[in-house]
Amino acid sequence: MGEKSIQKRKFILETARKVFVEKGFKKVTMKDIVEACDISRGGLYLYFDSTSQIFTEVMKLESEEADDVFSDSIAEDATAADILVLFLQEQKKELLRKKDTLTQAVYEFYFENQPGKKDNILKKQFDAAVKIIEKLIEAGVDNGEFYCEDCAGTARNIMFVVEGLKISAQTIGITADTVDREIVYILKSLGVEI
Amino acid sequence: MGEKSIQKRKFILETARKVFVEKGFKKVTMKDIVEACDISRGGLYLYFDSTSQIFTEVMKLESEEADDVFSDSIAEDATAADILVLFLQEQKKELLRKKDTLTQAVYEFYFENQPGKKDNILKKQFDAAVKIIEKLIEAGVDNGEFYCEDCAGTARNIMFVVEGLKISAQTIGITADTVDREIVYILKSLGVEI
Amino acid sequence: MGEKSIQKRKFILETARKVFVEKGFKKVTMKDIVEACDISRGGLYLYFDSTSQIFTEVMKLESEEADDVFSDSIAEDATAADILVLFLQEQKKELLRKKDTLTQAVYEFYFENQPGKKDNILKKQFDAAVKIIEKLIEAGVDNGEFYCEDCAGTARNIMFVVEGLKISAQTIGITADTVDREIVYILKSLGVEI
Amino acid sequence: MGEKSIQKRKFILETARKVFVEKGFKKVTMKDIVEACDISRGGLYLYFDSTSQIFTEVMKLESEEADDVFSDSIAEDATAADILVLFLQEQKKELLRKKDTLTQAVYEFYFENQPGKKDNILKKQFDAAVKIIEKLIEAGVDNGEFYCEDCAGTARNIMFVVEGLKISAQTIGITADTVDREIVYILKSLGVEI
DNA sequence: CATGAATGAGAGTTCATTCAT
DNA sequence: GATGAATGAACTCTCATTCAT
Repeated sequence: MGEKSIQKRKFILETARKVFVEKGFKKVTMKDIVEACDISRGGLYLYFDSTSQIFTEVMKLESEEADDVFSDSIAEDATAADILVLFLQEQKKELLRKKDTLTQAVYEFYFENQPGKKDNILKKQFDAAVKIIEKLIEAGVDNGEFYCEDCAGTARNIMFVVEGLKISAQTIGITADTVDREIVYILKSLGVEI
Repeated sequence: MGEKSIQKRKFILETARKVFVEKGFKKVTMKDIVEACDISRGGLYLYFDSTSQIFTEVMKLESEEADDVFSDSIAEDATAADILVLFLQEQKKELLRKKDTLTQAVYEFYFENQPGKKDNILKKQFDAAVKIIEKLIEAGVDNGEFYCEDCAGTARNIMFVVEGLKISAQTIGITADTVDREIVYILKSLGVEI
Repeated sequence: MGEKSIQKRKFILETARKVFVEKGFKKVTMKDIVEACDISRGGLYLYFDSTSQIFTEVMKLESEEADDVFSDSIAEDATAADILVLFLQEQKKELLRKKDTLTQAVYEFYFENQPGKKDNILKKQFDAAVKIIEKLIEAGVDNGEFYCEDCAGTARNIMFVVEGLKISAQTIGITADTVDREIVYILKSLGVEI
Repeated sequence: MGEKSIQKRKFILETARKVFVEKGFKKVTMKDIVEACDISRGGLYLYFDSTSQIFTEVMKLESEEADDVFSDSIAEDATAADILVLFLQEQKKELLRKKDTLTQAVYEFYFENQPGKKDNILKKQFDAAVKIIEKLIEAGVDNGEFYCEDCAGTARNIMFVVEGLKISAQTIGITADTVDREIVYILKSLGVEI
């Protein structure tokens, strides 16, 4: 596969991403992607075999980029609390955008695709996030910002709240206020007064 | 609509429920339901117009019955903590069953159907659950079982954790242990030592 | 399936037969049959799942009818030689028609479908024909019409010649003369002078 | 066309042959051949326009080589009967191999390609074989090995039996025994006792 | 009320064939 | 000569939905 093909491959994934953002996962057909990319039916099949394959690749790209974005926005002299708040604000922004996210598509995808936990990207991301938050809290506890008996437990709990907020945003709908209240609740439980 | 019709309607809904449990929402076709009910294609259309309509009705039935079940299992002399634990255990049982629940179908349904928050059953259920838990916590605080500064906030937080666990069960998969740890975490935050 | 359905089923098979006669087996698509029958795409699928299934059923019908036709044309006072000649003439007629026969389609079908010899209709027909010819020859030997040392062997040999003529008609092309010469050759080998 | 081109042409034909042996004629696509040869799609079109053309050339090669093989295996002092048996054994070997032969592909090809009998290779081969067998029988008659009234007729008959066995091998399936019985039958009819 | 045959739009997929490089 | 990306037609199969009975 030449350089050009790689470009086109990437173009397809980026275009497909928009389609998934707009329609979720299940409703998207190969035809939808073909039309969005303005290529021929057969052309798409040269690169990908199914919407599942395309979606998996889109997710890979997504997670690579996501890491970068987050690391980039951490200031040099940020405190643990700063970083935690930044992380939660990031989540908030994403879940409130709602109609500009892959979230729904990701959920739909995993509803029907749960290949043994081994290559479940979502699980990896979740576990990785828990680990990062745990480290963060530990650091915060060390320098007296946070108070916390069970850092691992708290980290996990925070992530389940985040997940709860995310799915709620997609189903029952939530407001910025609701998210803020949860953020405050979390910080308070860490002994941070605002 | 005669008595017989009402019976048939109910029969269809109960049978359709099984189909939704098994296949989620989106994948279910009118044909699936027709076949599961062993009625004629046209026959189904006499009662319902679409899978969405059927699913909405199934959810209504579901929520009515759910309330009953929960109230029934509360002992006369139960303490607030008992009831809260009972509620959480109930949730745990449901989310671990996973392949015997409407959960996934419900999520899928709301992914594409969010009629103004007015008649969003899911939201009503969520809000109702928050209210109940709030009352429960208040009662517990009153009789010294719980310690809690912001009962409403805690109730909301608990429900978001529950939602987080539910969606995680459907996507990344979780174990009984994970749920137990969250339950313990919640109780601890209410000052209950186990 | 009601009476009407049975009629339609039969209608489809008869129409499909014409298509197979014209195009062989492999080249025929469900679409071809749909168009020949002037029914809808989905309509055909109500009755049959694939061209293979349709073809199998066409062959069944065919073999039922074939038996009848042959028995009908045997005169009361026919001699063994008469009947043998009649049989061979029947084959000749069929193989010379060529473009009005299922022969080619049958061959194509068996090229890719050889389910264990159990339900190989073609084999059954072949074996049955051998048996009949054997009986015929034995009868002829008994009444002095034929001379033959190994009736079973001769019967088998005749059928292989018939098969050879049939496939040759489809591939290299043969004339009436060629067939006649073979018929004479067969009769001579049975001691019949013409 | 340079030397290199000629080599490549030959390479394609030899590779394509394997594909035809494996899949017959109709099922083979240009894509199949491209992949088997591991050349580019466009590349194949530089040499050949269609599977039909390729197949025709494959058959030409085949028939040239076949002649050589047969002549080579005839011993210096072989009798007419020896040679005839050798020929029939050769046919037997080929038709029992079945899944290692072009037979099926050849039949399929002629089912849809019968360019005026002029350049029908199959017919030429058939006629040539008849001639050879005829000469052979005549030779055998001359030196007293065979008894035969109509050498040409017998030769033709033998070839039709061979054709019958070949097509039967592809459709109803036959055993080595069946072929042996036919060989014995043929020899007996020539007055050869075994 | 109930049936189930019938329709036709639309999704997935594969290939022969072309053409810019 | 050779490549392989690209196209678009053609085929299979499935359903929501209608309608005569």
